[in-house]
Amino acid sequence: MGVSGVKQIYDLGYNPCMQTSAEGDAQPVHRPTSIKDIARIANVSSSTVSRALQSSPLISRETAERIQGIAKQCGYRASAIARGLVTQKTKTIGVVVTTIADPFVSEVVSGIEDYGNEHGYSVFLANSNADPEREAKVVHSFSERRVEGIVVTSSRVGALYLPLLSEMRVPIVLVNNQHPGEFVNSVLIENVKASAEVTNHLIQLGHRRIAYLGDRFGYQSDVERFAGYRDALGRAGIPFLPELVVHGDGKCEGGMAGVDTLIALPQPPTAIFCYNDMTAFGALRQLHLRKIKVPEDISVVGFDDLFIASYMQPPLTTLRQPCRLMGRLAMESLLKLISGENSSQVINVPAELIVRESTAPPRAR
Amino acid sequence: MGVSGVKQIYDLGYNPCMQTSAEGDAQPVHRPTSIKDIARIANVSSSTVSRALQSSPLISRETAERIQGIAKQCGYRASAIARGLVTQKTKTIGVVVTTIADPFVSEVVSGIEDYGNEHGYSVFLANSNADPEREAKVVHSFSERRVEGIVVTSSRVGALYLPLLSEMRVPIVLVNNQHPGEFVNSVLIENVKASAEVTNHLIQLGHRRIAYLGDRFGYQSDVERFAGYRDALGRAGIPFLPELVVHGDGKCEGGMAGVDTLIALPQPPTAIFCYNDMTAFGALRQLHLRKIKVPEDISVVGFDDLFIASYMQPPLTTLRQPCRLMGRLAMESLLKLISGENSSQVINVPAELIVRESTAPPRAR
DNA sequence: GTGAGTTATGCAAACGTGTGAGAAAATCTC
DNA sequence: GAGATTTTCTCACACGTTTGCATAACTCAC
Repeated sequence: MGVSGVKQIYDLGYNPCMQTSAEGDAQPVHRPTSIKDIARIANVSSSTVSRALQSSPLISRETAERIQGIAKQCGYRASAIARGLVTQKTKTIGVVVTTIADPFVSEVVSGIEDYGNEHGYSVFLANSNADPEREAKVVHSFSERRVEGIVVTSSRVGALYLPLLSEMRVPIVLVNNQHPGEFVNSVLIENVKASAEVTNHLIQLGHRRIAYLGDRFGYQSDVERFAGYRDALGRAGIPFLPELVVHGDGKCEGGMAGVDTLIALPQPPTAIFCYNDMTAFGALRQLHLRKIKVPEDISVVGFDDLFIASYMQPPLTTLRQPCRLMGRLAMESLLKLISGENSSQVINVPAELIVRESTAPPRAR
Repeated sequence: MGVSGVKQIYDLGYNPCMQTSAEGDAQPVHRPTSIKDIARIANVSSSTVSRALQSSPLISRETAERIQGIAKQCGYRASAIARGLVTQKTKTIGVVVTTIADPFVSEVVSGIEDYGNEHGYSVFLANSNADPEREAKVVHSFSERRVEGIVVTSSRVGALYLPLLSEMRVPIVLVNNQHPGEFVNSVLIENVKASAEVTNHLIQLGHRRIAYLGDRFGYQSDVERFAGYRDALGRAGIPFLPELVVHGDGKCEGGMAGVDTLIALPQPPTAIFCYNDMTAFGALRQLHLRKIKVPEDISVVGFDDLFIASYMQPPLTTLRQPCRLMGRLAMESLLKLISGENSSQVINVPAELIVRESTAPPRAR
């Protein structure tokens, strides 16, 4: 066969069906079958139908089954809208992310959606594109839709959520919040511990001139990762050299630029600890362009363990964030809050050091 | 400063406020302020409030402004639920994806959400994990939530949507549908043309033994990309050799395995056209492990142009799919269908050949 | 001052579901 | 067979909006 074979063409468009309504006039809107329709068919009241579909013990088994049969035959779908209005429970939550196109974020969201789905919750997704104004707008929209809770990942405007609490009275869980200040309901990676661990890894390999290639200045996880780096240096008795700290942008481009700054130093570092994998990818690329060999000439480590890290050349030594798990934990915490458990908590998730081939002892002088 | 500094602790938990209701009994549920509340405060009827908030011309400017002021002061948020019930418009759409953790998918979703957001639509996101049963369940849930439309990306169960149309009467747009058969409302990458183009690129470089490392057998885009490859070979008068075609899984692992099969051939290929970038990443890795140099010994091309493709070693020659744009186009098409334009259409999006450093003329024999 | 026309507001009925209270029917108890 | 109890179903209201229609207030011409 091939592409030139005969193709089936299905029309999945919405052809508004022009039904003639009871009043005899053309009725362009299509109403899905409601609980009243089946009530009429089954010759019972609508409340009986409602209860039958919930298999309420108040209804005899046979009528319940009869009604369920009719409902199925009519392709009846209960309106979650109407139900939400009366029960005041929408079974929806909102997820606001900087951008879903970020691999770290999409993994987290995947975990959130999975766990939510298992518990009957649907998720609204919205990108803020790191724009505080849009973030506010998005949360406003969630609020109107009466979501029962909100998860925010990597927000840079965490403080925004303070006034929102009193307005909305909706539980909020933050994942890797980037705003200084610690919120009670959040899932956080153990940045300090993890970056101390990876710095120690480099120290044990024999490195003394270890650079830190950070994110934009002031973001919380950057601050924490830097703190861990500096702690580890201090503990090992290695002097901290400010010139070995440069700031990128959390993306490949920042990694490339940062590397150029570092290798231009009179005494370049023998190892670079990058804020995240993306930065490390940029660093690896730039080092290759400058004909500097990794790990022979210089060691590089990242942070995140994006799936692609093990396919880089060389495969990247990095700290694994269990993104998916973090998403699940956030959702689990949120559902607890929704169900009324006043279990305000900060969940600290450990990162795991994954040693691959981008780190090695420094070249002997 | 540092991590040991004093931290502010904000409590974002939901502390159900125990208001004493009018009946004098404890009322654990918190009701957000409704239109009636402001009606009472403003000393007007609720319909006036409703109209004032929509800035209807039926209301005098001064009362409208007065009411709007009160509403803002009360932190009033109109219930989209109640509005949806009466207007029969929810301003929501559903997006079902195999998994949001796939970089291609998340880019598409990003485009969908952007365009939707610009037009006041919120998006429900659901992973199907390529499980037809779950996909059906998810669509059922969307149906109950009365979404106005659905976008499905990379579905492998496209045929499932046929019966759904008649049940739900909701417009559906498919992006890169993987099921054979062409749907009227879909956004498709021009697979045949693009893969012929990249095959020609390899042929022009002088390659004659060009391998195709595909996805699982039978997926639509695999079929089409293979067709383009074969067409190009035929047009150039190069005999098609079945042994140069192997199937992977669309992921890195499949690329690694596929490469091993190909290089074990008595006459290995001098170039490999991979079904997608992920497959190509796996291929690059495996070739490196086998000490085969790219592009000197063998050329490799991918398909997708994931952001990371340009950071691979060597940077990958590939076909760029404008994922984000495709998402926007899908959403645009969907909104047209929702608004009643019976513009059933197939949108074909061209892929762009991006030549980087993983392709070169074959080594002279 | 009366009627017509305009403007601003209120009334009430929907939308589709859930649910407490009550009514009818069936069953049991003595 | 009358009352008590249990089972099964219906009535009616609520949820928070929107919106057609009625109505009240005001303006204006005569």
